[in-house]
Amino acid sequence: MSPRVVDEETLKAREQVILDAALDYIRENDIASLTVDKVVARVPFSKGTVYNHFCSKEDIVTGLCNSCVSSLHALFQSATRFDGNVREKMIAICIAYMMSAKADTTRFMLVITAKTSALNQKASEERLNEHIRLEQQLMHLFCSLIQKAIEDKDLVIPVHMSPPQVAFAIWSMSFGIIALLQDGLERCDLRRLMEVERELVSHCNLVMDGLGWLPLSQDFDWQPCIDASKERVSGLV
Amino acid sequence: MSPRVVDEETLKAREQVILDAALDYIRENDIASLTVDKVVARVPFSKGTVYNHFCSKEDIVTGLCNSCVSSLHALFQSATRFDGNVREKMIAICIAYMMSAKADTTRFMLVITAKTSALNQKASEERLNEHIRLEQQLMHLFCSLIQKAIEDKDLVIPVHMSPPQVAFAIWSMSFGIIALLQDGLERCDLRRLMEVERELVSHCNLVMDGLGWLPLSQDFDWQPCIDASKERVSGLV
DNA sequence: ACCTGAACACCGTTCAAGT
DNA sequence: ACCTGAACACCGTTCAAGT
Repeated sequence: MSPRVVDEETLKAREQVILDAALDYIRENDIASLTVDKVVARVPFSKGTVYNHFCSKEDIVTGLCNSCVSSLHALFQSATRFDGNVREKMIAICIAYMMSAKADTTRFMLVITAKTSALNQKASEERLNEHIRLEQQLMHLFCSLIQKAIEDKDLVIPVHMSPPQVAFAIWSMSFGIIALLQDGLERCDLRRLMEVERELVSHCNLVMDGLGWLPLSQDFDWQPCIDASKERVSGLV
Repeated sequence: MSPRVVDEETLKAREQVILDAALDYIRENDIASLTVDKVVARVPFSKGTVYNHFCSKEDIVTGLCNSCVSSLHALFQSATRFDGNVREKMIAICIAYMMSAKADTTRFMLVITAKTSALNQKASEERLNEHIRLEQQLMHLFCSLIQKAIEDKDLVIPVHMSPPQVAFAIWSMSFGIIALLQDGLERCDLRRLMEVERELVSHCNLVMDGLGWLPLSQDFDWQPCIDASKERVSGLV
């Protein structure tokens, strides 16, 4: 432990000020045109200090991504408290996912950005490890739900699949839908025909029906769960 | 039509030389460090000429993406000629997708890159329209297959879904798996547990089982189709 | 009509000087 | 011990001059 004049809390707070400034800029403009100078201009201290906290521009963006994944985890955790069967809880998570995406497109897209190699190559080791930790946390939440479904006798996973694989099936599918529908380009036929909300719920049901996860989509009225989740999340985000 | 001293073919060839140089650089290094100067250094003409062909660095990368999507379409088209039921043809496409990804990670990741807003914002209108056209072409190929499955009485799509939605379900799922497993970071638990090949086939089957697409995964031996497709594609890519 | 590359504006990163 | 911002190296893009 090295001696510090500036205490940990001030440091942590300043880091947040930098992240907030970067997020504000991206909201008002776009991520492509973000520069360190533009962050510095919105912050009450100098370039050198910003570089004391973040080793590169990409490190700042990765920091933002981590904050988004962390929020997502909190949101998903609260979704699992939906009072119903496990399949409903999973739907509740999907709804939370799409609601948060609708409420804040900027932060939603940031999570996708974290996956691009350009960022991975320039972010600090420390920040990348944090990203991995947060990713595992999210994965663990999914796996716990799947474990519970198995215990409740709602789900028998195929012999060739493990719980993480089932979790990954639902996660990657959601991620894919959002990645492909991320930009609101109206010129594109695909994006005119598809609607994130509808596709997300529908594909989530397809995968769970494919797994034979009870109750099957046609044997249950999911609308109350969907409506309640939308209601609940709209108060949170 | 404006009069030209340099004919169309020379122009087209030179465009390809620029794209090849950029791809070579990315292969040898990485996309994050690509600069126009580095492309110019690998090409027998000047910066100004490069800018005569591409309006920005991002335009060059989008050009590369388009070339990748175009190759993918050709590959998928050849996969649909697999001699079997439509569900097998769909599996054959998935196999072709994963094989091409394994054979050339660089080009595969480029397709994902095209979806990031940083590129969309700086590429030329012309190049983006081309991207949309190629995307539609790919979508159309999927939709034709689904139509054929319906005609063959193998598939009855749910009343709340359209053929493009079913096509999008399979496409976005594949895309999501590849996006999340794209970088070979061994540090990450998720990527240690998952294997693109296995997940892609397995999730593809989950979605199609969920749709009740005949024959269901447990009622048929898919291995011959998988093996034959791998064999066939390995000769192509 | 087309190509060239010097020139310009801007960006990420560093580090000597200051407090 | 920490902060500052001038300085540096580099990058994307343009455009006057040349052929």
